[in-house]
Amino acid sequence: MNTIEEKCQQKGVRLTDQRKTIAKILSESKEVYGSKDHPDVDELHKRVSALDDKISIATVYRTVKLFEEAGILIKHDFKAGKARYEINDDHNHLIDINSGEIIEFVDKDIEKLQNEVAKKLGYKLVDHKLELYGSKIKK
Amino acid sequence: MNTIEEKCQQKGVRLTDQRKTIAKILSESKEVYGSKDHPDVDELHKRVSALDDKISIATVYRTVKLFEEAGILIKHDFKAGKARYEINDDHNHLIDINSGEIIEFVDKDIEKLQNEVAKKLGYKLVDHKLELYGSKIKK
DNA sequence: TTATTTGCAAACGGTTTGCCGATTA
DNA sequence: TAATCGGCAAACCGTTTGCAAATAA
Repeated sequence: MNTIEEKCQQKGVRLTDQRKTIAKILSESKEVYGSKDHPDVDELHKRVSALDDKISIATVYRTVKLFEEAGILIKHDFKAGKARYEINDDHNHLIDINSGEIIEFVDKDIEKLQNEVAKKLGYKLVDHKLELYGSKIKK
Repeated sequence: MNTIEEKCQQKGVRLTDQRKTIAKILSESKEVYGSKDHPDVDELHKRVSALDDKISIATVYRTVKLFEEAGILIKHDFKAGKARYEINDDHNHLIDINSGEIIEFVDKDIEKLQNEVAKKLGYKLVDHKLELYGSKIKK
């Protein structure tokens, strides 16, 4: 398991204080806020500012884009407007259409079918995005 | 098979000349441009202007949003930036990461699994979005 | 030292909106 | 006629960028 900082070094991304701080916030994200956490840039800036209030939002934008290009983060445009980020670890999302809550899940069977479909169409699957939208079943 | 105009009447959407023109362009979209057509607002405005050059882009924005709320159109944010629209008829997309070409497909097995996953998580599936990204296999 | 990075504020680009005359039902 | 709509231009909002000072390697 390598940290964001380690990945940066592998990719030759310069490690500045600001980037280290942002990396730290991102790494802690799930532990502190749970697996339903998909912060937008504004929210990240707020969290980062608690550690270092000199970091500008422009830097957060630049860093988040950099990390995305390095494959460290994935960007979501769940409903467009504001992009939201999380550490890249390949799973899907079920979005509660009433509360907006986001549940993460993985399903090997669906993945297998996705590969088959792509192949059938003459393509090699490189990436995928699956979002389910649903409402809670009350018991 | 009911037309966009019919759907508007069902939903109580007032049928103005501008909306009729835009509806016409949207209906013809697939026949004229093929199933890979997912025009953005700018492109729609261009096409619409050929029939009536008095229609402003603000009207296209308003109409497209109206049609989306009425369930007539679906909005895609494939890579964010510009939203793209097409008539709502439930299928998925495979996007060629090299050319940007969009292939539409349906897969009943995947859909079945999606329903099961949602149910397992305690949700009733209301909507879904599946995008595959791939590169062409050369033979 | 030298290429990169940052903070700031201004620019950008897609989208929305206030106003008011025009149009639909 | 009354409610709604459309055109125009200005506002909006998330994001990007040019510049000069600061910093990593």
